[in-house]
Amino acid sequence: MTIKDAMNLLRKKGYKMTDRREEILKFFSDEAENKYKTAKDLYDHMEKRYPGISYDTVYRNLHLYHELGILESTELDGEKHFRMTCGGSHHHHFICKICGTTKKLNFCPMDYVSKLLGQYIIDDHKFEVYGLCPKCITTN
Amino acid sequence: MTIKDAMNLLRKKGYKMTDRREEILKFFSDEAENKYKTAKDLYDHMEKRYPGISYDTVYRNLHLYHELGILESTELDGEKHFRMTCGGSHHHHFICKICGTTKKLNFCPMDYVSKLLGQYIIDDHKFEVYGLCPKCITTN
DNA sequence: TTAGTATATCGTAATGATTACGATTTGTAA
DNA sequence: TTACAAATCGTAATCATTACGATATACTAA
Repeated sequence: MTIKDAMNLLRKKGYKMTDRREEILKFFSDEAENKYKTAKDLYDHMEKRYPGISYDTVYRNLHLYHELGILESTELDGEKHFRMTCGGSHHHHFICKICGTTKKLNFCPMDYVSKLLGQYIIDDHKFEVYGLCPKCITTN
Repeated sequence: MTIKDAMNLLRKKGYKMTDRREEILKFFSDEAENKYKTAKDLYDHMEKRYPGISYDTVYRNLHLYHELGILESTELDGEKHFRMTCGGSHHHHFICKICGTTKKLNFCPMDYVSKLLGQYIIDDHKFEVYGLCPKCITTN
């Protein structure tokens, strides 16, 4: 998902384009590219450019972007983390515990597991690998 | 993990056996067998038998049991859930979104994925399937 | 270009899960 | 039975998140 795609989607759905909304998109596509970041991370970034910004604004837009599929999220250590949705075919991620960097894993365990759950209704699944990325290995 | 195993482990490690600690083990091996339950679920259960029990007691023992490997935990909808550790070889779970019931999945995606992460340090992974168990399908 | 209006934001309070801690009670070893 | 470390209680504090009335702003239509 690119900034342009996201902005077009927002306009198409009738949402207003504000400078805050644009800056949030910039944060996730530039500074936090391919990284999972928390609401706090985003707040700290926004606060530099828009002193006095409200947490309400941060959370409201995170939720909106998540609903619209602009952001994807996961829960790490009891805190929600967000990143730009990465398109393409269904896949999962390795996530660095230190910096949140992700690496695409083109593999889905459901290809092997669905058939083991005949009498169950499957709604969803989660597969994530955690550890250190090459960059954080060398600097820690 | 059985109640007896857990009590022996506690004694071996020098922890005291209290009636609260025993009741917590009973909760997870009887009422909540093979189910993921929250701190609140446990608190409500304990409150019936020990009116005025403190959340401190509930959380302190959940953490202790988790550290000792008596309980395993996962985060669902922003809330920690616990269940008796189920032994045997490494595996993952289907988890019912309504009642927390789990079903063992004798499959681990890491058998397929480790080799894709040569230059990464892998510390941990999570694979869970969510949906409805047969019982909740019929009653909902 | 401007006025009108729905939407977005701010400032701040409330909520819910979890953690923390001093005072009191209790399990266990001697 | 006593001594004391550990466990519990009662309650306050913390942290992430949600909520909401008042104000400001983006967008539409004239």
